[in-house]
Amino acid sequence: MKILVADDDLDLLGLVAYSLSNAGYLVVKASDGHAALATFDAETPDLVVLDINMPGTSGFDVCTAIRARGDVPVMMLTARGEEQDLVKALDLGADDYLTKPFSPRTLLARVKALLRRASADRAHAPLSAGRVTLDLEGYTVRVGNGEPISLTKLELRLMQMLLAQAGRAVNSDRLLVQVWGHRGSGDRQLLKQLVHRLRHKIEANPAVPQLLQTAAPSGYKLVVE
Amino acid sequence: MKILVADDDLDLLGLVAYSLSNAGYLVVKASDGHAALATFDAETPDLVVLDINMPGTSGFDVCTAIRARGDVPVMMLTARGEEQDLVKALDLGADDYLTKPFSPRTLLARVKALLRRASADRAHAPLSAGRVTLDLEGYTVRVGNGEPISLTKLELRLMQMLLAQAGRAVNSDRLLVQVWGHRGSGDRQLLKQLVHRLRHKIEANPAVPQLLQTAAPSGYKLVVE
DNA sequence: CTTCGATGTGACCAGATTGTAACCGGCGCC
DNA sequence: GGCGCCGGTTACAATCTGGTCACATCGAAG
Repeated sequence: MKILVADDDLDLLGLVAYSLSNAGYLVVKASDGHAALATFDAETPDLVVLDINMPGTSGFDVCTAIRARGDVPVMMLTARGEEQDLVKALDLGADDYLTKPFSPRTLLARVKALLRRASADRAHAPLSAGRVTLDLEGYTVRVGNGEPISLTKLELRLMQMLLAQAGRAVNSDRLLVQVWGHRGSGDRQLLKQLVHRLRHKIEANPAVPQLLQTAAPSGYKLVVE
Repeated sequence: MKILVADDDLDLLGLVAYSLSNAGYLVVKASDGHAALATFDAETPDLVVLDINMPGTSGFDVCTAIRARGDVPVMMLTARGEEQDLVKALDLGADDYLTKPFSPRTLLARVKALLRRASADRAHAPLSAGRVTLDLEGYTVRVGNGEPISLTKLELRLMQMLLAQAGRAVNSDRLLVQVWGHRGSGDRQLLKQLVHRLRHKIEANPAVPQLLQTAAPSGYKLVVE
């Protein structure tokens, strides 16, 4: 599990990072909002701990941007008594918050709860639908009773996103953001290629896709069963 | 949205219930743990607000029981400074907690956040009026019991605008701005074409439109019966 | 360093979608 | 009638989009 911690207070940043890595999490740090976003895109963490009060790009801005990219859980850190901030943070889509000062133990419990909830959500959207089964750890798909087909990282991500909405069309822009992060936004060629490559792996006849179908206009869908 | 509130402190129960129903939620109340569980089963609420300290069946027990039944979001209420309780509650699968005393506004914000998270990908409600149904994501219309007809982006936009005012005439200039933005403003030919193309898709006899009718002196309307 | 798979980038084609222009016919009006 | 306005229609051009190919780049493994 990878956790991104962003705080401009280096003492606190260090403390939080220490507590978390001590508990077995992989921690990446950022000391301002801009760096936090860059690191987020580069590292794709499973959870983000975010201080609200940061110079430049504030925690609010970072939270908004992260929400636009997906549903990674976000925990906000705030000074005591800033109830306005809390309300705003939660409205922006933060999942939880902690009021400073807080004990490492509380932090760990909340982080654990958030991660469990996130993984429960993921389990809620099962990794198989109809005759398509995705093995996230083995990087493979199985279609019907066929042999498992090994996928690359990006192919797996794409399948995962499509599978989560199996049968329904998913917008290209959304796929771009979900698979590549904000970098890919707007670049349809990336998606075009990935779909092409994926079809050659999983379709009996890639020219007439049965599974990974194009959904006019500007989207794809996974047809299961 | 239905919310179950369980608390043995009747004042607080009333206050919470009042705040929530004031915000438009449907509230069901329970004043002890046992009643909470019974009500939960009877009412199948979308969210549960649960006081930890209740005589008999405690909030912990209720939470555990609810978790066994499904993944309805649970918010726990606890007295200040009972950090042990928090940790335990979150470990039992509670999704969030509030420390008493709390302001109604905070409560609302947190409830809102939980509900949003829970229903992140619900709300696929297709837009419909009379015998016309528009599927915004699938880019299709259905007229009566006919086959879904696939639409292009602009056609969908136009249908959406007309459907929103179903039965009433909509001014051409307004449609132009709504479909094309300010670029299209003033260019009647654009709209003329689009209407023409749309009629050929959805009308049995495009020369005698039954659905997408011309409305004098300068507009169109969708007749849905 | 070389090799290889994975990924990014640019180019091209075909078909769908959309924009533009021209023409037709009805209508009210002077 | 002649005129202009309006909406409908036809035809065609411009643009967009997705599929495909070829090749560049990158990073890990050998």
